[in-house]
Amino acid sequence: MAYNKTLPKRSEDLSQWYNAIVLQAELAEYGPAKGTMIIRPYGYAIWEEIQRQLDQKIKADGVENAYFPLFIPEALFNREKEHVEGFSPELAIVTIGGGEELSEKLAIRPTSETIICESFSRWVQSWRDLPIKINQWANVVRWEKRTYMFLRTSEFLWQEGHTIHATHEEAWGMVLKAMENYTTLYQEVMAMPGIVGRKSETEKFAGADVTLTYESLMAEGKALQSCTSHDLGQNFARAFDIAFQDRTGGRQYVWQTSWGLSTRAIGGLIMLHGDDRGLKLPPRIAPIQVVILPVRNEEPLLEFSRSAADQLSQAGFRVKVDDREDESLGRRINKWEVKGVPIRIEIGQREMESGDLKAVRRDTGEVVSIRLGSLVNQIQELLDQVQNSMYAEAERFLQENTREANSYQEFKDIMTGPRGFIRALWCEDAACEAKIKEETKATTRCLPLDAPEENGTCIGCGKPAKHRWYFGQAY
RNA sequence: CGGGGUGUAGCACAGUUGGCUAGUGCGCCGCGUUUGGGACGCGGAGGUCCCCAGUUCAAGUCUGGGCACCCCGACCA
Repeated sequence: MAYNKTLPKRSEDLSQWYNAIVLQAELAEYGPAKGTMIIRPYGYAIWEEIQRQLDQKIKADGVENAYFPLFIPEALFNREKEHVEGFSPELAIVTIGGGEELSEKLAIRPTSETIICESFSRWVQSWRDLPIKINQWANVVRWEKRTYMFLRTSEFLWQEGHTIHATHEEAWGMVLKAMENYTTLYQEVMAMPGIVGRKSETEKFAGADVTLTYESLMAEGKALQSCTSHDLGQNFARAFDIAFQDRTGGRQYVWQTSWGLSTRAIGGLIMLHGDDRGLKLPPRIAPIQVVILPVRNEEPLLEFSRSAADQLSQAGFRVKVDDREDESLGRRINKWEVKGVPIRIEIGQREMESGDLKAVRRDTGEVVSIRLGSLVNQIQELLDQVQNSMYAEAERFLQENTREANSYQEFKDIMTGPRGFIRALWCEDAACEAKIKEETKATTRCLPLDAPEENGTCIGCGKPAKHRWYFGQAY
């Protein structure tokens, strides 16, 4: 177990801190090929927790899990025009198999719309077959120029939902429901507040009519697109001929959605929480929620510690007793602080005799006295407090770093200063958006769904503008 | 794809005008003493010096070529 004594200060250099913490907390390490990462057990446990909780919500909506192939025949991939144009720059293609040049090249999926559509077109005949709601947990590959652990790797893990419906109204309901599930996961489990809204024409998914996004704000004021949910309209349905006969015997194309959340979520989680000492994991996502440290490696302390741990794990908590005898208490405390375990309990002679345990919150450092007799209840309460206060803290940060700009100068000043989210009127013209990006690095992040209509002028070009969009510098 | 940087033990690195058996710290293994905020002593294991070619009596060190990864920008979940 190698722990460096020094960690770059998060308060001074977030990016260096981020890289170091991913390695030191044993979340992941660099893979041998460019842009790849090895997700280590502690990091993968976070992903499994995301999977477990999100999978439940997805299934509760009547979506079924399935698995589609990694390889997509190039011709199939090329069917939907906008989709191809959007993805071809980052496509990896297999040209040789078994030592021979392939007559039909194989795209490695950057997302699975095309190959799933191919199945959908065969699965649907009648209105009775609809809706079809499929989800898959899979890896995808996007050949990124610039990569970053968890936040942008050439191969990443995700969940992608794909559904087809008889009406647009029903499909739109699915788009909203998927985003609602993500929002719940981010806010209630991962303690990551964010803004839900729709993407601009240039920022939306290649092949979608409408893209909804969950945008969260990282500590240095950059925005992270944390997941998306797309209304695909009938674009793929037409390209792949996914049609059905309705009740009156007419032939209609289906209405389609897709939505995904990736291991990028873990990157956001790391970025958003944490301090100079290391990671801070919200209790509901933490692989280990409580770590118990016997002060000395001797009986009856160990026995006592294990029985406290048993009580907690029987009550459903994720607990670990760290009784490594070759590591001093100080070293073990430090190790678990780096790994971001929400609560640690130190048990020594004093605690054993008095029955008063000492619990320390990772988020605030606050020491809380816990009576052995009410261990389970008090730990539950404490974990809830940590969860809530981590969310509140992040929410406060988001609010404090969301500013309104009413002139272009004001907008530029914010971008050269603290950054963060900027709310500003925008004309929704792509050329204007490009100009703003060029001049300030800020792109449109989203337009909240409930944004009221206003009568004003665009921040960038002065033309009439109806809505106040969120802007920010993207990751 | 542009700019910069780095490849030497698991990790971080040092290695002089080319020179003898390639080093230091951390980590790792063994034994002992330790353990209330990053313990210590003694003993030990561990090397394709990124790869290929060249110069030389001699290359970790010099030359040429290649590869890989990291960081900073443009593109992206």
